[in-house]
Amino acid sequence: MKPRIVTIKDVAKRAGVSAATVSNVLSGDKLVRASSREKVLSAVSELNYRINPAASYLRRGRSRIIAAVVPSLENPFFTAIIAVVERLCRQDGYELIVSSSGEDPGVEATRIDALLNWKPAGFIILPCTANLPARDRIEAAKIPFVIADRTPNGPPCDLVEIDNVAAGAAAARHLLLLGHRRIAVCAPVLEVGNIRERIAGAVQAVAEAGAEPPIEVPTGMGSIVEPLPDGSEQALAQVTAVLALTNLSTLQTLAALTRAGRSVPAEVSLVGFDDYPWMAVARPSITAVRQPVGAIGGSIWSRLQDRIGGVDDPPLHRKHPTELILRESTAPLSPGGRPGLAD
Amino acid sequence: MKPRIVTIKDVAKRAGVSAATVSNVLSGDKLVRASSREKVLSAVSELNYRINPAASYLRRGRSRIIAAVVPSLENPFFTAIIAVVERLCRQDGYELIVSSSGEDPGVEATRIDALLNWKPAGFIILPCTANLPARDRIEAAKIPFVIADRTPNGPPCDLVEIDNVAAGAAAARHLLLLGHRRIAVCAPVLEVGNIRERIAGAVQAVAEAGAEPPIEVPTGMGSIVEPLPDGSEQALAQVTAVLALTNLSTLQTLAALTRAGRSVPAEVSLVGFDDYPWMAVARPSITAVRQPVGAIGGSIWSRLQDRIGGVDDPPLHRKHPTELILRESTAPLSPGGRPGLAD
DNA sequence: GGCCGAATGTGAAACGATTAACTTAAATCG
DNA sequence: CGATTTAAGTTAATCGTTTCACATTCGGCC
Repeated sequence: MKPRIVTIKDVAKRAGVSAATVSNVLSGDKLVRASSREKVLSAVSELNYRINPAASYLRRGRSRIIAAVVPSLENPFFTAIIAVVERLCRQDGYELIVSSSGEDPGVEATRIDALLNWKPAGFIILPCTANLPARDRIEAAKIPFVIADRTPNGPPCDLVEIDNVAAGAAAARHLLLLGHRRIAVCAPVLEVGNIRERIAGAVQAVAEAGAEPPIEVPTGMGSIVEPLPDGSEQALAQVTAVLALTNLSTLQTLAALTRAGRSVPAEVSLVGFDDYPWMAVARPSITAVRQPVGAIGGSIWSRLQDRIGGVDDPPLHRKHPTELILRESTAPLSPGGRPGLAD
Repeated sequence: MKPRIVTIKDVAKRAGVSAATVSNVLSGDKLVRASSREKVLSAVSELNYRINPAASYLRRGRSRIIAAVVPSLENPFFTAIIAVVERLCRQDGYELIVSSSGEDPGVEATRIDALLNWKPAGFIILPCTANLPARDRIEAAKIPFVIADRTPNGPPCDLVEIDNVAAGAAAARHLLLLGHRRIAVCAPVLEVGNIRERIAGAVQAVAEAGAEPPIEVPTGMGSIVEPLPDGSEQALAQVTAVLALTNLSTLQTLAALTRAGRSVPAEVSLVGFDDYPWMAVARPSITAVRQPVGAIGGSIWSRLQDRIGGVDDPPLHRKHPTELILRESTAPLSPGGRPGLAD
């Protein structure tokens, strides 16, 4: 009647050994005579036995789950990383539980707490702010974790991100080389660690070129149809080039420029952040800073694996280089600096 | 030394009752005197007790996990649905495990098998083909499931999708109304249930208008920089309007048209599928069929909840209406049918 | 007073896998 | 050859929660 579950004892009976031996075969901990191993393995496949992960975890005290917490599942940058990591940890026999914090530190903490109950083998966290209040609880539970994309406060920990300073500098240098001197840098929120670094890179590059420092323009977390926050639209009106520092602000800036009737790249050059397919097909196609998502995901997983395996060296801070993809949205400063606003 | 875990017994001791009573308070199954309940609850919060989900599942035989399997985490349509569902099931105290099949039916089956070990409370599956080989195993395990986006073979089951026929028809009608008569419909792979329906809708609308049937153009699963499969580029060259039936093919078509030097909408009108922010800011902005992601996610969860709650009525087939967002990429057929190819 | 039925609780046996401690059988060595 | 080590298995306890089958208490009622 009820679909009786196949347990390790059924396998043991069928193979003519004890449950302990089956467990040893499956986990590979203790050595088992080849003949018994074979009997066990064939019993496993005949009965189509599948280990009960909950029982296993209950006894072992640690599960084969990887818990990931991301700020949002609607941001393709995050989901791209998750996609990579999911593939990797599946290959190594782990399940990935993904949770999103909705960019809310409170939710983030709650989520991490909930996931802690599962005693995951490891945590992957893309924090939504520099403040990671649940950090001490993860550390107290002695669960390995790797942080990515944003640097949390507190003592150093394993961290995977891009080289933000270099990314900002490279993009700025590209614009400077094209002759631009009045440059805006924009991001939804400017008071975020990685954004500050990208800005710092741009500031440095601009300073080296002897140009005036870039204007910092917040674009808010709003949807692209909403106007930018106070003063931001006006700020954008004063520059000949814009460096968008996140994928959201790339869209927001593009929308704002369109609304203002300023043509790209004739009147304003635009460098976007993150490289998505649409940027290649848009007219004009968008010059952009590409984050190496595959490499980032790879680093996250390999580091987490090391930690799970007991590696105990000092925290590693991995900075991946970015790549500037040149396309049509950036062009040499047109003579006269700022052409008429009329189309 | 070791961070001793707080168990139900600790709570019981502190509250001066038995573990069974604590369990009853927490699960709400049996009634408990108000005074004991309070003692238990305050003990719970004082000790910061968190139930061990694995032990709970082991005993109950079913977990509070929802398993979701999607074809890809790189497709924003899927992740958008996942984002909605994740929020909803979290609200109801479930954890979501997301797995992607990489558009591979074999992987899909393996994934479902692996997730079955967790005895999830429910399954949400966006199948990668009409063939869902693991279906019988889910049914055998008597785990409620809801399918979305694509219809699987076999007897009817709970299904949430959009009204594909109406979506195709509405988009086609829009193009017909603009005067277009030679229309292409394209999708990465044409032999997929929902795509066939979208095409059917378009075919029907075209027939009603007395125009020649649309050309069916496969765009392949390739990246947007690759040329389209054999013959597809040529097919596109013969029409004045294109109806892209997935978000990938929207990008592929746009890229192909750009490569061919055909301007949108002057020479070709384009209707895209799925509505993403970039479509609003692209030049020209893209007319597109919007799938109501929020509503789809809502339906999935509410149906799954019903099933988990034991509702046992006949399978429900929910078809959500789509919305055609009019933008710049579609324009009246220019006189002369097909203007010169030069820009 | 004795008995009954609610109303509340409790003890202890599961759930399925792992593992410490132990048994046996075989191999090794002086 | 006997003592001792080693290999290969087994038994039984354990993880934390739920739940079945029983207590216990209390009011009420004949």
